[in-house]
Amino acid sequence: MMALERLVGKLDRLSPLSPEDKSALMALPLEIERVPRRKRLVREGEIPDRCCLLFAGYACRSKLGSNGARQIVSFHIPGDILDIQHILLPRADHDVQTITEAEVAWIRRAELIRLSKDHPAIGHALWRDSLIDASIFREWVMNVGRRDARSRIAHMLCEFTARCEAIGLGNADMFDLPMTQEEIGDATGLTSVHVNRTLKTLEHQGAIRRSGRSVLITDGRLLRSIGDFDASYLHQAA
Amino acid sequence: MMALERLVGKLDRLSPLSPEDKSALMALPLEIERVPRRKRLVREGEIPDRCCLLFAGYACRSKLGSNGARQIVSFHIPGDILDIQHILLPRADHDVQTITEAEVAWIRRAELIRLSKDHPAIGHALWRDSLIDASIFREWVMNVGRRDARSRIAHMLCEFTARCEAIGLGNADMFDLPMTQEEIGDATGLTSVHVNRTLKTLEHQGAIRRSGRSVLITDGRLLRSIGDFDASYLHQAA
DNA sequence: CGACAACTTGACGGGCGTCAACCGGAGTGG
DNA sequence: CCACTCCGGTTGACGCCCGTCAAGTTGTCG
Repeated sequence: MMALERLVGKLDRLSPLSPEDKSALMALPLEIERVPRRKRLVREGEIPDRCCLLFAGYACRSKLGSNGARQIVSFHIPGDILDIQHILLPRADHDVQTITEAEVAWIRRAELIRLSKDHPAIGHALWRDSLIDASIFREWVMNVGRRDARSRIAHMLCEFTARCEAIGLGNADMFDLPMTQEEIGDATGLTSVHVNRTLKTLEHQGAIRRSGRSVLITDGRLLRSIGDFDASYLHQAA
Repeated sequence: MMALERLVGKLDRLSPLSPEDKSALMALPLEIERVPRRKRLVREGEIPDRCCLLFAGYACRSKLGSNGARQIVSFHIPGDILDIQHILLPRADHDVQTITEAEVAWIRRAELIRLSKDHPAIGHALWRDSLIDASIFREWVMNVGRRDARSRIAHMLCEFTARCEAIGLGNADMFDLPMTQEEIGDATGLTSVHVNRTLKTLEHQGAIRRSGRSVLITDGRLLRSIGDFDASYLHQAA
C-alpha cells in the first residue's frame, strides 16, 4: 500500500523503527479517499476521531478571522500528516483543506494512540513530527512578523522547495507551484495583488523565472539571501 | 519542592497521572537556578542536553533575523516548560530568555525521555503540552499575519491574561504587564513606537486603563472583540 | 542628583492595501 | 469549432497604516 509505505519511511527517518514497529504500522486500518481540489477535510471546531495522512497532492491548514480574513499556517506535501495534533487535542482549532486534487488516508485516533503506547519508537517519531511542525510555525511567525513582502515570499519559496526536495519531489530548481497567488498571500499575510507585484520583483532581480505557475529558481543563493532562509529549523538531518 | 509540584499539577491537568507517575516526577533530579532579567537561557544553534522549567517570573522565546530584527514567538508564565522541543530536537532553533527576574529548574533530556518511556501518561502529557504550544504558534501566525495593530495587541493582552488566570496568577482584570512596549512590539511584529500609540488608542476607546505598566481591563468583552479572541485554541479545558 | 532605560509625542515617508479594470487560459455547451 | 463563462493573473491609481527619525518626558536605581 502506497500510503503506508510513505508513512513508514517518514517515521523511520524521524526515529528509527524496528521491524516489529514497521509491521505494526503496515497493519494499520486505513480509509483511502480521493479528494477534489479545494475541499475542506477538517473544519475548525470539529471533534475528529481520525487523523489524515496526505499521500498525493498538496494541502494546507488555515484559520479564519471573524472579519473573514484567512491565514494559511502551513502547506503540506505528500507524506505529511495533516493534523497530527488531533491525536491528543480533540477539538480542531483550524481548518485543513486541499490545495490540489489529492489522495488521503484516514487513520483512527485510537489506533494511533494505541500504536504510540505499544511502540514507543512510533510514539517518538510522531511526537518528533509534531515538534518539527511547531518549529515551522515559529519560523512562520518570524516570516509574517518581521520580514517585508519580498523576503516573505522568497522564504516561502525556499521552504517549499527544500521540503519537496527532501522527499524527492521535483528536481533541484524547477518546480510547479501548486498554490495560487491568493493562497501565497494568505500564507504570507499579503494580498494577492501584492504577491503578484512581488513575484515580478523577484523575477526582475534575477532570483526566479516564471511561466504560468511553474517557477525556475535561477539564483538559489540570492533567493535564500533575500528570504533570510536557513533550513536548520526544518530539522531534516536526523 | 515548589518547582516539581507545579510541574506535576500542570502535567496532571494535561493527562491524568497515576500516583506512581507523580512520584516518579517528584524524584526528578533538578538544577535550580535564579536568573536575572533579560538573561538568555538557550541560544539558537546550541545543542542543549537539558530542558528548562520556569517556576517563577516571566520568559519568552524569540528568533533573530539576519538583519537584526527580533521576533518573539511566545511568552511564558510560571509553570511553563520553556523548550520542551529539546526533548526530541537536539538543535535549538531559537533563543529562550527571561523577561523578568526568574527561577528555573533544569531537567536533563535523558531523564525526560526515560520518564516518558517508562510512564506513558507522562509522555502523553508532555506531548500534549507541546501540541498546545504549537496551537498557540498557529494563532500567532494569524495574529501577525492578518490583524491590524489594534487587534494584535488586544489579542496578545487577552491571551496573556487568559493564561495567567488559568494558573491563578493575578485577579480577573487588573494585572501588571511584565514586558516592555518594545517586547510587545517584538511579539506582535510592530515597533515600540506604534505599540505605544496603539495602547493609547485602546485606552481611549475604553477597553483598558493604564498606569505605568499595570493594565486594568475595563471592558473585557470589547477587548476580546477588538482582538478577535476566542480562547479555545489554548485547549485549556481537558 | 545624575544616569539610564523606558515611555511619549510629533513630523514625515513608504510599503502595502484597496479598488477597479483588463487580460488570458481552461472548461463548457451549443 | 466557436462563443461564453469563470477563475486567476496583471496592472495602475490612490491612500492609509505603520515605520523611521528625532526630541522630550518620566521613572527608577545608584
